[in-house]
This record gives sequence, structure tokens and C-alpha cells, in this order.
Amino acid sequence: MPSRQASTRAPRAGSADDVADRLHSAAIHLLRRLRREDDASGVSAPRLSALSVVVFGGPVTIGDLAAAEQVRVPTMSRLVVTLEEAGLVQRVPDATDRRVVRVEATEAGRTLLHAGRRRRVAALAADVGRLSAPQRRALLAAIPLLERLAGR
Amino acid sequence: MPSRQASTRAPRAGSADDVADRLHSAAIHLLRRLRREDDASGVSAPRLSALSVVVFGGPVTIGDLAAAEQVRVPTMSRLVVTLEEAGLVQRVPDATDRRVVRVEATEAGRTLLHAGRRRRVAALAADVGRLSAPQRRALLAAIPLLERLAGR
DNA sequence: GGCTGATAGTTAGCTTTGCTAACTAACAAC
DNA sequence: GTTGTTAGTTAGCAAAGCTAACTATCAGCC
Repeated sequence: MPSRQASTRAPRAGSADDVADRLHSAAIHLLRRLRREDDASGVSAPRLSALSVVVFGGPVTIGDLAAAEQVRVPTMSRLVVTLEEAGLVQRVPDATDRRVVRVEATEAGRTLLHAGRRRRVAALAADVGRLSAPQRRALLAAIPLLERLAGR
Repeated sequence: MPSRQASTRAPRAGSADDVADRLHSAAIHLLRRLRREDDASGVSAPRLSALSVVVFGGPVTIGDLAAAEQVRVPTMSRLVVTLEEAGLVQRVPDATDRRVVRVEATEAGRTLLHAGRRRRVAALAADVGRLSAPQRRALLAAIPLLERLAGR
């Protein structure tokens, strides 16, 4: 990986390029690892992530959901279909604007989310728990920055 | 997202569960964003990542490449085919063991990697550059931890 | 030498999840 | 009431992940 080599072409350690590059690499591998935990729960990462928005964000439109998840509307539309088929969410037509579909979580969706989330991050959480207190603090301090870089 | 709500079911802020959960969410959104930059360069993230291993790791077998990228062998085999079709890598049969295939970068591959990497992380690097010095330090301090959590 | 089992890759086929383009339905405005 | 805009859906494509099944080669062992 880019972050693991010591080429003379590598950006200066600590430079914006270096940080960006290593962050990218770390994010790729972190997610590859977590995907396996997702599989174990029977609900894929995109579904779980969308379900999470619905559960915590209340009834929400397809468009807003797509924006929140940073995917296109057709992608989200299909994702909602599969979530509905699985009985995890429900489509509710908007009362005043009949073009709009509001998506809300079912009880099964809420239950699964909480169980699924727990399982999904369990392996990662265990490793986080294994860090020293200062390390954990360092990680915690970086999280708002990551969220900001992720584009929120 | 899980990290944005204030449910009573949410793990304690700063707990291992909380850190793990928010990290997961941030990683998902960070990569979604970067994928667009990848598209602009004409080389997808998995290809660029594999190419990176080949360029910096020297001639490497398909199996080792798959292990390094944390994917199964058939997935990597196909990825190498597309990289070879694009003229970015070359298959070289091993001299002593004719079952193994060594993959090495072409000059075009090396050139593209350096150009592509630069473009790919450019948007992210720009945002990183916009952080304050202490923020950048906080991010830098967290990177080794992320790399560790990403697994080995 | 010649079986037998292990190992490296490939091929085939399926699934999920992205995308764009083109469509329908409903609303808003004039 | 026509015209343009907006919300979602449908259709069709590509990338990238997986497993299962296959080929080819190698290593051991009698």
C-alpha cells in the first residue's frame, strides 16, 4: 500500500498529501474488514447505514435519504425496496404532496438495527478497547475531523 | 447516521462502541466521496490500490496480492486481468514454479499510479490542508491507530 | 517411474450496489 | 389549462465481491 512504502516519490511525512493518502488507504482496509461482520448479520453495510438514518432520523424522503447517504436517488430507491421487502422499513405516502414517499422504520427495523450495529462494530470495538487510554483519546479527537473530511 | 443522533440507546460518548461506530460511519462516507475522484482518473479504487502494491512491492504473486488487498484470489485474478489489459501491469511466469504468476508494473503503470494517486487524494488533501495545524497533528496522530485497527 | 494429495490460478456464474437515461405522476405558476 | 419542475421508479450497464468447480503443476512416497 502507498502508506507502507518508503519511495523517494512519497510525499513528505505529515504533509497534507501524506495524511490524505494514508487516510484513504486506512479507510479502504478498515471497511474491507468490517464488511465481513456485516455479512454475518445478514444485512449489508449500505442497507444498515440507510436503515440507521431512517431509525434515528425519523420519517424521511427518498431524496433526503439519498443525499444523506451520498448516493443517487435511483440507488436509494432500490435500497428502500429491499429494506421494505425485508420488513425493516415502510413506505408512507405523504399527505399533502403525493409525489413524496416517506420512509419510516418498522419495529423489526429498529430491533435489527440495534442488534446489528452491536454485532457489526463488535470486532472493531474490541480492538478499540484494547488501545491505551491516550491512544483512545487520540482516536476520539480525530473523529470529528474525519467526519468533516467525509463531507458533512 | 448513528453518530449524529442522541438516542438513549446510543453508546456512551467516547466508549469503545461509540468510537467504533462513528469510525465505521466516517470511513463509509469518506470512501464514497473519494470514489468520485477515482472515477475522474479512469482507474477505480481497487485497481489503484492493487497497482500500488505492485508498484511498490515489486513482482508479487496473485495470492500475495489478494492477501495484501484482503480479497479472495479469484477477485484479484480478475483485477489483474483488467490491469494487464490496460497495460499497467505484466504477468511474468515464475522460472522455477510454473504454477505461479508474478505480477509486475509496467512503466505506464508506474506513471499512472503517481499521477492517479495525486489526483485521487487531491480533493482530500486540499481539505486536510485547510485544517489548522493542531487539527492536522491530531489527525496524523490517529493514523497509525487507524492502520492498526484496519487489521493485521 | 507413477499414484496421491496439496497448491496457484482461472473460469463460470451469482449478488450487491453504484451509475445514467428515460419514464410517470404530481405539483406550481402563469 | 398548458408548461415547466420535482419526486420517484424502471431499465439496463459495469465494477467488484463471493463460492464452486476446474486445470495445471508441484511434492511426497512407495
